[in-house]
Amino acid sequence: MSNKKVRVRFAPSPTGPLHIGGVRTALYNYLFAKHHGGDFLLRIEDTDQKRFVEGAEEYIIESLKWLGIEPNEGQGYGGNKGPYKQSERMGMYRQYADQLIESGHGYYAFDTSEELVDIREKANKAGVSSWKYNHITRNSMKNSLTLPKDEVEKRLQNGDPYVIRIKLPREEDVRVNDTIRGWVVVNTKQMDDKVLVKNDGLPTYHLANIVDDHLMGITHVIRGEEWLPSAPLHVLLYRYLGWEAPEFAHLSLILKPTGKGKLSKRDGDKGGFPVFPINYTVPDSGDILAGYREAGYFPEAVVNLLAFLGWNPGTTQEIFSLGELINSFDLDRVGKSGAKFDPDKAKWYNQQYLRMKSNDFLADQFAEVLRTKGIDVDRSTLVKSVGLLKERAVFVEDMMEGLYLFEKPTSYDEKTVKKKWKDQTPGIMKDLGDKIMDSEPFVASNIELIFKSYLTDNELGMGAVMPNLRLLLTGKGMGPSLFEIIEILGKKEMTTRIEEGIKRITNG
RNA sequence: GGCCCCUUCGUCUAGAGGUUAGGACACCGGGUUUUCAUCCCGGCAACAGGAGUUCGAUUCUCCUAGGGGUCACCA
Repeated sequence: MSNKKVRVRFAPSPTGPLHIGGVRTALYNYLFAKHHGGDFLLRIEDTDQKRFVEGAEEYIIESLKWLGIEPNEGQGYGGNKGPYKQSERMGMYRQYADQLIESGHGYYAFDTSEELVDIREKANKAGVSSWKYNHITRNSMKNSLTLPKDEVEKRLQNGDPYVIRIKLPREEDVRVNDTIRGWVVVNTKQMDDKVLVKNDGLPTYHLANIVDDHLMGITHVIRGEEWLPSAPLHVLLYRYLGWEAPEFAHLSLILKPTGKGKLSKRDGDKGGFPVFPINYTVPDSGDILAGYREAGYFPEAVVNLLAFLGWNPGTTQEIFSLGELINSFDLDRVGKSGAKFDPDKAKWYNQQYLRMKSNDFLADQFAEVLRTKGIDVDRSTLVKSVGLLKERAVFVEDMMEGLYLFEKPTSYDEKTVKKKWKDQTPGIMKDLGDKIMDSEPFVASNIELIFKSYLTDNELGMGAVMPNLRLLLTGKGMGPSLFEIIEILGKKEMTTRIEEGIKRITNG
């Protein structure tokens, strides 16, 4: 590693929503950059206009923003190495392709897509599984290596469509030093003469990414494993262009929770967990792909769980703030093998973060949820309630279970009624209610005292009284401390609920 | 199929020649609790297989198997 300032990039193509594998790649880039005091840039790779999807770029930026892993340079963030969108850099690539042709490392090819499809089909029928445009086959194709020079000139001048391909050596081991995997060696005889410039004059990913990374001063390329097979090609491109290559680190993929294969968007609805950072509305169908944000996850939890999918600090600490991650993260503790996504662990992370949140913060969030259901609760009640409810929730929305703190029960748990409700219960409840009314101050600890002395005085057991009182007050057979609930409800509400409840249960 | 990558409990992983192979999630017990949840305590459970190298391999090498990725004028 040189002493140059670290500069890494996240370079998604705006073809749709960013899936969490991509988010993790962005996160690792971000953490690596921050850990080394470097730059994290965002570059949009939209050289293929056919695949452009409206809104995808905005989606990417909003996702990173929500997660708090924003670039400090790049598309939407400014910087002096722009533009950061490849479609706005179109004039910058051709000269390098020309340079390659001049140095003998590239050539024009006039074969049409149809011809190539055709030849591949024929090869397939003949038993060749993957036909390559390579050092052997290029000799029988229409290109500037086989065609007479004046013919090539003529075609070029006529404006005949052509592509520019890289000319690979016949047989040469290309070595890629991957930071995570070590040396990866591929022989050029296994590779093909990839297209660098398409017939529409635009560069392919291979050319554009090398040129951009070089021009933008990228020092480390941290990307998904799906790029590993083409890494040797990129190494060659740097060499032929006379540039120093950045260091490469290929991240293993995130796999499906069950079964095999990499995580795809369909796994989400099957497994009941989001695969995307935030909701995404598919432009054509209007379908919504679920996101972590809308599912109720905290961004810190998502960052934390994603960081641990392939990386670990070597200690037993599992809860890391973003700052702690920046501090601890480095590529040498990133694993080589693919990790199956574990929805249970994801929930666990959220639960951990929910517990750490202040009641004040949770009250804000919960108020939001309540508002969407048309419920308005005063602040102090809300804060108290949240303190009571948070221990039993994974998501803020789970606290809706405690709706009875704000609204009278609409029904009474049948199982509890059947099991606990006896003929003498109404009398006991009324009596008990009256006693509790005398509690001064009207707080949980005091209510508990009175409640217990009532039991002793009347020689009653907890099990015979408590569930019934809970039933009257909340309609449920279980829940958090009843004394706390009573405190929150207040005297008046408690009394009316006891009265109404007795009526409804006895008549129902 | 060719090429490349990977392989420790069900899952995420620690381990970098000698460990009772550790932690977390999940699961199962026990305790606390009016109850549920929390919490505490405990349990279950792994080095894919085979050859080497070595006094000794989870750890190093090779092979096999399995898994994954990639083979476009897409990224």
